[in-house]
Amino acid sequence: MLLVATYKYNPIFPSVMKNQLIAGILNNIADILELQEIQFKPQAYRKAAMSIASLPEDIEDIYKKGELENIPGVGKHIAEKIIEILETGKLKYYEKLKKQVKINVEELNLIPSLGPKKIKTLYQKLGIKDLKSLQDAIKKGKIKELEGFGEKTEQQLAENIEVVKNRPKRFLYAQAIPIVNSIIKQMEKQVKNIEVAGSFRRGKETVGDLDFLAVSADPEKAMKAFTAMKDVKKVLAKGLTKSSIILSNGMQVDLRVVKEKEFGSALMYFIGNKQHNVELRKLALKKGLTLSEYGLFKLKGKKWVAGRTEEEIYQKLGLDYIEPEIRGNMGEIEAALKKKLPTLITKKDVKGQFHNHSTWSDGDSSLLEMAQRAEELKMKFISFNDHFGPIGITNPLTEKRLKDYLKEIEKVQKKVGLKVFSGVEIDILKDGTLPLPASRLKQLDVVIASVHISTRMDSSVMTKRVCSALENYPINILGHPTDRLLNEREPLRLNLEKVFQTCKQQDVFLEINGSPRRMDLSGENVQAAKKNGCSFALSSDAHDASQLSGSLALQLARRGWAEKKDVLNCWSLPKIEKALEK
DNA sequence: GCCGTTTTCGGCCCGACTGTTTTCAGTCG
Repeated sequence: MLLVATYKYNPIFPSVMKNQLIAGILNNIADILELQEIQFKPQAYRKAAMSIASLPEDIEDIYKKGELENIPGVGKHIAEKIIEILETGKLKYYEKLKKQVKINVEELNLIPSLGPKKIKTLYQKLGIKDLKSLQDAIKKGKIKELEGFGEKTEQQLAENIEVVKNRPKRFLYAQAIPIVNSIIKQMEKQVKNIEVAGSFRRGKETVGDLDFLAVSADPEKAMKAFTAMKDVKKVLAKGLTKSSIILSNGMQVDLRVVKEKEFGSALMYFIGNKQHNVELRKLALKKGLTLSEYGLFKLKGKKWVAGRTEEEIYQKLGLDYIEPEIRGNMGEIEAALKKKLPTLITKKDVKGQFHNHSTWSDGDSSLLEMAQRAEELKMKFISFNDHFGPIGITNPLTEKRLKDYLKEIEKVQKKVGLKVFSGVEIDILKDGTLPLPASRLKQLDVVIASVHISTRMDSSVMTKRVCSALENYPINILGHPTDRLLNEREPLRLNLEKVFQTCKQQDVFLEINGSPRRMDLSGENVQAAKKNGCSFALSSDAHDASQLSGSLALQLARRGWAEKKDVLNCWSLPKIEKALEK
């Protein structure tokens, strides 16, 4: 699990969600305080940073509401610092700390095997303060002469600098799927049981590394097989219970081998997230128990209490079972204590997918091919929403072609056994109008409205644009609400809270776009929208029949605590049809 | 610096792997 991310300020979108920027500064402060060997404060800063990084809401809006101290881990002093950053763009305390240490901790901390203690020694003995001076010292062979350092440490540092330089961004969830499958296939005959854990198991939109857990009577054999898999570029660590490798694509993969009796507690530990685990361990202590990856034990005498399965551990802690997708210290532990956890939707609840493109606009499969594939996948409905609007490259429908398109959909309906909804994905223009009048839109089953052009407006203008469209047209679904592309494009500058409220008022479903590049809304956004009383429509945004089964919308809905009642795709067909009437 | 079924002070999660040591410190997850 990658637990501490370093965030870079993106100058192209200076007003977009300052959350990552602030989380980054707080993490850097924690790094410096650790270097100064100050106790406990670093943990406090890190906890606040983690909460802020995963906030669904723009921290600026929280500040405006005067609710900064409601964020877990943020108290009076950190709140004051956040306010200073928001109001002045700087933080005097942080600037002062940076001057004190004179070391580029941010840069050096990215290097694996280099922590605060070593950074400090390197600075004191050799005056190393950044990556460049570290590389110079390695070239001159000075590191290995230091006390507590040696030949291997020096060599390791040289290699790890290269690892950092070549490390790719976080991988898309969809990119990780084939890797996970390949590793399980290669390893399943070597061990008794293997499962994937980590952020992948939690269904996160992107994954930094992969974590696997296995049971084996012969750990040595298991680890040997693991480190000898195809595509292994570097072995970072190899022990009898824990090994780490880097694959040729730069992805780190960890494997932990445990005993059967420990499988549940280890799985829990390895699925995380970290903050969830920390809270569980604290809860255990309050109950006179201690929790680790080896099991749940009595504090006194260390008598074993539970550990075979996750379920029994949650039970002994007085909690309902918590699904991996919602383990993020986002209120799930409190809900589990009160028996108020949501019943998350499952694959069988999802009766079809909205938002599909065909050769009528920029898709690669015909309407019939798409519908037949949907039928093969046992869907009860499919919704066609080819582009309508001014983006030429999408081969958009025109008013004239729209008539023929609708006729063609009627023909397809007669050839297949599932319900076929007709509709468009229509552009929300710069001024908040749509390029078709309301009267025309009412003749369609499903109207999805999305922002595709003029995407760099200020938050207030963009919010007004989107809300104006929602208020003045018969829109069923707001398409990919933030318009982000993972690792590629920042979300729109948008007051999401206001958009959620408007959707609620206007009976507009928020799209959970399951396209692997979009995954929009995020799980955190879904949870926030649900708190505003919103409902959701799951979509594949498929441009090819083969993409129909690849929608990742379900896992986002689960991450966002969505239940059947919140998700249009889970309702009965008559109820869906009624809900789409405008 | 935060937080409260140990409540406004005094705690703050737990264990494996590596390298440099000869019993442990540092790092990581």
